[in-house]
Amino acid sequence: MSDPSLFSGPGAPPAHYARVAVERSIDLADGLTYASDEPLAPGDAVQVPLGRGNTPARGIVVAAGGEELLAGFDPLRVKSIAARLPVSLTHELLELASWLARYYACPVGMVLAGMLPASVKQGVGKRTEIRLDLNPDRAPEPDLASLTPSARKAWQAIQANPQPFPATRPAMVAALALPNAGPLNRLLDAGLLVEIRVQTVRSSEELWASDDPAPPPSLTPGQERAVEGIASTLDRFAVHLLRGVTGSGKTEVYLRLIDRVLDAGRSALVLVPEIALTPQTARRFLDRFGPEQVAVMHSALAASARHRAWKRVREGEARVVIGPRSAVFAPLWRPGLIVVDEEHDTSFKQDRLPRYHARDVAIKLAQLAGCPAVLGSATPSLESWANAKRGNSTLWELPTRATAAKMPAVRIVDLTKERRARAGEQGQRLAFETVGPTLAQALEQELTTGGQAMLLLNRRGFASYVACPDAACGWILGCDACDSSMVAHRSSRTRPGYVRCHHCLAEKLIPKACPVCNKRVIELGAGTQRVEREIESRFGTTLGLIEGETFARVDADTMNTARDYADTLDRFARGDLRLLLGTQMIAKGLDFPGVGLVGVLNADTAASLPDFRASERTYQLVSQVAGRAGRGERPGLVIVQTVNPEDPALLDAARHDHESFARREWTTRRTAGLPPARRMARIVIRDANADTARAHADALARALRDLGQPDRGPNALEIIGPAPCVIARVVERYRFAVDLLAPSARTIQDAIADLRGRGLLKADTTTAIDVDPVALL
DNA sequence: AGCACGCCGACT
DNA sequence: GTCGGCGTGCTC
Repeated sequence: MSDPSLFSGPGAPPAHYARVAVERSIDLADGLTYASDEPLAPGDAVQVPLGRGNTPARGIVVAAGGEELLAGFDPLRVKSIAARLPVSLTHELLELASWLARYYACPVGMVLAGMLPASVKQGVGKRTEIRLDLNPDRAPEPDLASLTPSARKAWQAIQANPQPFPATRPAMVAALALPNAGPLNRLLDAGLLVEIRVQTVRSSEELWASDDPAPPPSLTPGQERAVEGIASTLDRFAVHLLRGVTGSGKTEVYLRLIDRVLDAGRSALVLVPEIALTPQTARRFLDRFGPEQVAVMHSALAASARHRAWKRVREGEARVVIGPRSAVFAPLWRPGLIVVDEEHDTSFKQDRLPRYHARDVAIKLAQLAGCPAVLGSATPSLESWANAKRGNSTLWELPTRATAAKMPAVRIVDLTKERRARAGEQGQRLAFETVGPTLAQALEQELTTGGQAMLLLNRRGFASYVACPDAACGWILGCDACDSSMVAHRSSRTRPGYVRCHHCLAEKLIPKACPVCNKRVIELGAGTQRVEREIESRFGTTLGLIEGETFARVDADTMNTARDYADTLDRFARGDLRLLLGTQMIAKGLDFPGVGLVGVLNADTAASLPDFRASERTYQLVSQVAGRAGRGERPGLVIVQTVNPEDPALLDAARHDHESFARREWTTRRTAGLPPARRMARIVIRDANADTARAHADALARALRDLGQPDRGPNALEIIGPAPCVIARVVERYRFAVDLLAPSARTIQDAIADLRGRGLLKADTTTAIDVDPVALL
């Protein structure tokens, strides 16, 4: 037992070394080795000199120790750590990071960089608060006579009410009803009080529970079974799939489980889709567990509030964390339960580096922490459904709504038939209408009897295309920088429109005439903006629908901030708004008892995408939006307009039959060898030059195929492509994709690791590696 | 990812 | 003759 400090006098070699994962795209799993004069621990955030210019770079210590860390490295090249930052990651997060780096083929430093919110790293809102406290060393019999009269009065007030200590000057002035801080300063001078400095994070945003929270409802038999079943695994890793129809009370199951986790002295994490984290959602957790125990990690939170929430979690003060995708990296103190609500939601997949899926990361985290993960959804992803069937997780069912409400009736309406019937009636070509007669009639019925309605259209803008009316010409207005058509928008009612590319956000004015044959252009396809205008002109007077007053359009163009969105939902909840027209933004998780009618204007937009999950998207979208109807006492009606009324995915959604949908879709995927029957990774090569992109993609595919040669057995790796991406050019870059498919994730991991290890593959600006991709565009 | 070092065109 | 284009390769 020798004390290392005895040997480390001036000039002695430093006793401590650390491996640091630097916030750069350096593809070294073990980090860079630095010397340190103080001992460090894995997880500590540090600042280190990097490169020839010794530019300061942030990093996280991944290993700490003595000289053994120098093995095989020139000691003269080792630099010293510049500073230690007042932040550290938990050991679970460190392990999680190294798993993420391997699984998603991303440098560890970048993974770790993404785990700490920027506000935490920069210390936004951090301040040293000066508080006053009773001086513990004060004289037992203070000389009160030497004090000014006001200070003496203040001291007497303190004796009578010593409760507020320690507190800031303004807080004490208020608590003791003093005119100002002068008397306190006198007491300080007299040695009766002392100043103490406390590090705090200031934040103006506070969360409040309801004034009068509803008592916890009693559980249905289904909820009871799920709670007891899942609770029996609270002491170990297990995955549970909670499949419950919309309104079946999945949240109550989470709340009951969290109660038990807190009782056991552990923490709980609840992940929700990006858009679902409305104040209403957060409030249920705040009401049940109290604002001091809950941390909301909202992406719209101000930087200081984010920092504060992170700190409260890190210090074990907040034991219930609720947030979107990125909250999976919250520094939980002793995780005891991880919940992923609406687990099928695609916003859990991050589309930039690291390209992780929060649901899958959550399961890995549960495994590392030795606690259960609960995946909840009315329409589970085929991946999660297949895992339950394989026995990797336990399925719990909530087949009925928790309240007396019945599931809504769903009517599928054939758009082609409706148009033909109306054309026959009027004997001529009709004006473009997106609300068909069946839906129009239902809307009138609903609104005149005091109900509310929601209309869903999965397209923003005014018109989907600007085109030449002559089919023989076939000109469509496209983006100059991308291989995609531009979407027409209207800036105001009177001004002419402009078009925007939804990929690169370029804009231009709509030309009057076709540049090829000079005919006057037409605008095809409807977006929410056009429907808004149609509703005003058709129902403005008859049903009193006026945009902004009695109905609102909810899409990415009108909802600029989270505040806009929350305000609009509040107005709808109060009944000021009678109708919401919107994109997917209104399809998810909203609970408004007054909504009797939901209309899907065009169920085919998702189905027409060139993606093997198109059918699953259609099923989920229609089921989810249908779940918004009839949550109160009145029965709900859902009208789905489509040109494919026989589509089995729609029929399953209409019957609320997930099992039927999943079985059929599984057969299709298995036959085609697609996920989840096999695992997949996609590598996309981008380059300004199409030939260069193609050549790089070819070389990559060849290297991958060479790997695949030795194993032609059941674990064989199949390489597909390269093929141009569906949108072959985005922002002036040509894109080619190489797909990897294999029966096990391991086979794909090994192939990627092999190429990465030989320097043939790395994630950078020209190469995107997407493991378990969810969108193939 | 940054950032420095490298080898080829239009300027004082 | 030099300033500077961004191609390539390294970072303890």
